[in-house]
Amino acid sequence: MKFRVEKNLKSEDLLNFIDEALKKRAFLILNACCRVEYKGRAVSRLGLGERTVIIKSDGSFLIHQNVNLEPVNWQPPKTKFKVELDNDKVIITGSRQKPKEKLEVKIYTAYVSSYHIGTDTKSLELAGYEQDMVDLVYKNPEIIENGFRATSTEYSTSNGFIDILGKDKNGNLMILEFKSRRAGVNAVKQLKRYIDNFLDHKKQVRGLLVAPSVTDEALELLEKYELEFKELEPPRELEKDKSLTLDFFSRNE
Amino acid sequence: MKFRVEKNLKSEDLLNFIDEALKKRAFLILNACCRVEYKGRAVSRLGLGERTVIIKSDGSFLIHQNVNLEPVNWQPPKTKFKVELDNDKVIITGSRQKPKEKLEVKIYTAYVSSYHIGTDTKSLELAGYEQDMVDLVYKNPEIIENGFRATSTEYSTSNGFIDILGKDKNGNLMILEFKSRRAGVNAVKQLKRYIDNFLDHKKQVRGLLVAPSVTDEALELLEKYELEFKELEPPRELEKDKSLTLDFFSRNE
DNA sequence: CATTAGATTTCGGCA
DNA sequence: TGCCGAAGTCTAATG
Repeated sequence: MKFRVEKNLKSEDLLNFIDEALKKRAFLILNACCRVEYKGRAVSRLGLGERTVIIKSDGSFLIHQNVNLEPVNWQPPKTKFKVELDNDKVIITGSRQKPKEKLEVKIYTAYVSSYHIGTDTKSLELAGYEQDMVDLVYKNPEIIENGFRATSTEYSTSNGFIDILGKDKNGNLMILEFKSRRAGVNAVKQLKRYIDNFLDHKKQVRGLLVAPSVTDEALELLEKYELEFKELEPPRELEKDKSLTLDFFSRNE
Repeated sequence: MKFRVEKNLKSEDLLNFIDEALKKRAFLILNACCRVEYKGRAVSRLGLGERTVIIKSDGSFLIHQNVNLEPVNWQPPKTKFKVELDNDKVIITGSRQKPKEKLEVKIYTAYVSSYHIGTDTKSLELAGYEQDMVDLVYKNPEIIENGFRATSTEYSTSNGFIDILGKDKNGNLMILEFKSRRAGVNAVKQLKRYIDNFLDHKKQVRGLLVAPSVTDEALELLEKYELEFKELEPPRELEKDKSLTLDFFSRNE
């Protein structure tokens, strides 16, 4: 993860810092004394106080006070930002069309300014469990194919973590990407990015998408990239969930 | 504002850092590679990835990915925390009773760790709510139509509370239902339920949906039920602007 | 303390 | 793109 952290930036430096973060589409966090104004779906004003300002890489804009789960002011993804200096104070303006709205933060003092660029390819699994499939295959590699051996899990690359890295019976490197539900083109693209990390590998590298099913588009892309698909249902977790839940509840009593 | 920032803390130091922040009831922010598990109202799992973990002074617990306004996992205020070392990895567990739930973050690498203790006494001033519309009409009934008089607000029925009950210039009972945004079919259905409470009324009962706009489906339903629509924008002024008294109090920040 | 309605709801799915 | 419905909704107000 790349990051930069600065303390007590002066206005001009803060302006440049924020500009840099926005340009890099980083995840920006400011601890600052500020005023906030919002106009759009409603109108609101927040007087001087110390808050945490966050701008995400997708243009989400959040201002958090010290209390409450919800941000006191915010703007959804795809917000467009403008940063400027006004009377030696940095003003961040987030604008959106449809609905037309604007969120303005006037920064009086910035205590901690930081941004980072992180990789996070995993999405939340509420029902199906990718991890269970990975565990299952890691413990029972023969499920994939005869002679397959899993060598490592969560292998780190610049494009994220490879679920399982292994070798087939001929010693060829195998990269396995798991999906607990019907896999789409995104899953194939992800797998392709992992493969690209091993382009200079001596031996052949096989990419394998493991999922209960794939969309037609994904299948086409797999063929184009010369990647493979292995059908595998996620293990039925009902029993396990029940025991885990019971365990959790009984533990705290 | 008091704060402390550390980069690339080792597990043991991270553990102490978090402990310190919790003890001081500070606002804690971690940029870390982690796994997340939640059990309670639902069950969820989030594989390895780089995220931003936040613990507020009131015990709010948020885990943000690089995208989306909403946290991917969270726990409301008053969450109780436990921090421990497991296999050289820091695990933060946030627990709550009622509902019984638990959020667990396993930290593999902490890039930036920071906490701060800030002062923020101001609360949000907000305008543009449904209530503002109701207040406006109650004080200025002529907005609705010539001769309209508002007789009561929050009139209780078996189907809920009627926003405004009044009479038109001919003495017909009028039921007003307010929406601060574009009204849909649900708003019309609700108005219809209120009307049904007065089916045995001697005089004619007029149902009026008051909103900035309506969907086409809602308009159709209004016609079907023989109800009316009155276009009205919610007032977009803060109390501060309207009231001299409030202005006086808020002047000394 | 339980219930309820409103929200700058957000978010995903589907037409 | 727009509308509908769900959400671990959250939050403030009210009985």
